[in-house]
Amino acid sequence: MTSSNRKKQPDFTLAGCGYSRVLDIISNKWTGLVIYALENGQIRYGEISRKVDGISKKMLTETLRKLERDGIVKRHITPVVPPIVDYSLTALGETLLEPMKELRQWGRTNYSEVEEARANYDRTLPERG
Amino acid sequence: MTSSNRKKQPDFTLAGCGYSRVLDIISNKWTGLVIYALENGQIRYGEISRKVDGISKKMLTETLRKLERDGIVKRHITPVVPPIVDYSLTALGETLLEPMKELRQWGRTNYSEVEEARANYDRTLPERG
DNA sequence: CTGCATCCAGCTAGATACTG
DNA sequence: CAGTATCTAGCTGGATGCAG
Repeated sequence: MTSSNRKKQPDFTLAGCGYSRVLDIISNKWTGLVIYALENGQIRYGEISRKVDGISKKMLTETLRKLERDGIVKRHITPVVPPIVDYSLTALGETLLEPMKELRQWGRTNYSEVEEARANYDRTLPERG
Repeated sequence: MTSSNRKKQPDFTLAGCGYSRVLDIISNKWTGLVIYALENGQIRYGEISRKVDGISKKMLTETLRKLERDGIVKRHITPVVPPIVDYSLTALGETLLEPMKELRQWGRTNYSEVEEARANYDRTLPERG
């Protein structure tokens, strides 16, 4: 029971909603960031680790494994000592990158507005009730 | 300390990545589904509850509050007894809906391929190490 | 360098019961 | 109808140490 334990299916697979499927793939804390780290092509484990600042080895490995299992990421090992391991997006992964880029762009464009909304909401909170 | 408790910032706000901002908004279990429930315009609390099957009242309310605070969702109360409360997307929410729709579409289009990849990965797992 | 195992604090969300 | 409150099991991810 090490890495072979099969993650239980999350139960938010609402009928017919592709979004839940996508969430199942990209919603955890680091996955999106890791995918972005791969957007410019093949990159080494250590490089990703540096690019996705703050991620632990545990989470990086887990995230990469999951994405590999999902067919989003390819893993290539050069069997030297010490080993060289490169990761890159698969063709499927590339297609996923597109809508994710738009989401990122939305964040860049609209985050200040969200922040304003939050500040405003917090200011006027007492009026609710 | 009811709804006024300020959620602590998640620490995955990696510099300059709009995606982390978006995740901060939509990555939790139900948020995306709730937003989709609003995609056809004004809808009542109970309607959302039925549309997003499986969501508890607690999570629905929390999700709605958060989205309201983020400026994504508008809340409209008709003060009758029993009360009528409608929710709808704000203009900002509508702009967010677009990239989310593409993500959903990606899921619809590619989920079978992901499933295949998973099955295949699980079959060939022993070869790793 | 790349990656796995273990331990654990904290958050998430489900169940349940109560209110205006 | 539309919430609010509480209690808690279980998952998530961080820290640390070991290994090929």
